[in-house]
Amino acid sequence: MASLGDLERTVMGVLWAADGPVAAAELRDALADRELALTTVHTVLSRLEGKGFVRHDDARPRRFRPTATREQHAAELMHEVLGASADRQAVLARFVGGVDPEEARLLRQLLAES
Amino acid sequence: MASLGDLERTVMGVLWAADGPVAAAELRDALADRELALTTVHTVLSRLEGKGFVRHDDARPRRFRPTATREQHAAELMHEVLGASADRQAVLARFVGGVDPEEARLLRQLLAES
DNA sequence: ACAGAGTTCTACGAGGCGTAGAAAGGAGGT
DNA sequence: ACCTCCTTTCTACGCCTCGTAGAACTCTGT
Repeated sequence: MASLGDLERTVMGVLWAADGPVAAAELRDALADRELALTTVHTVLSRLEGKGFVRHDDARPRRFRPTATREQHAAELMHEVLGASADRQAVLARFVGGVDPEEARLLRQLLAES
Repeated sequence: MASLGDLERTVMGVLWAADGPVAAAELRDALADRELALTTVHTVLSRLEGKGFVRHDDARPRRFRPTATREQHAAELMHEVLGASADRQAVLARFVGGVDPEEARLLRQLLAES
């Protein structure tokens, strides 16, 4: 899977936090602390689009939205890491060994339901 | 966490597959298909060392070994992804939703034991 | 048709990574 | 002790990604 640079990740953060499609200018404003030129935002958005992380509609100020939720993305990453291992069982064992009790309980619950 | 390039990952693959420390020349031979110069292998090993992925002893042909097992590394990565999420529960839910039945059983078992 | 905003194209500099030559270091033989 | 050969370290270069943005082009409303 394509990985993200720093600004790219930040932009995804904003898009994921938003509850609807976001225009480039809104993004620039959301990242006002970085004082980005609007074209910079556009470049980053294009690259994210190329990597399949965002799509845009064809309304006139284009509106951008993530192609997956943050949670989908994270879960996919986890599966990817797991899938890349030869010994998936050992990885799962280690993974489970490291979750805190709270999450262990949640996991048990989730697994019981399915 | 530092991420790995292509050759770096390949080298880690060899080191993880080996069951003891490995000398640079052995690595070059293990990757004979890439026809690497020995110095190239050394460069990569240095970088991996800088990133904390390998250590070497001070025997005369230096011998290199990973600082963590492949499984430790993978599990750490998974935790890292999980930890970076705002809504860990949602990520776990999605993650569990995507594991195949075989692994779900294993997970249940692992969680029951703890 | 024109102005102003939005969008795409093009580009550059920094840093990471694959790659390896050149230089330095050490170990064994004579 | 010296030479030779293998090993290790230093230095470097080209490519690619990413942050950054100017320049050029395209709409849309008036």
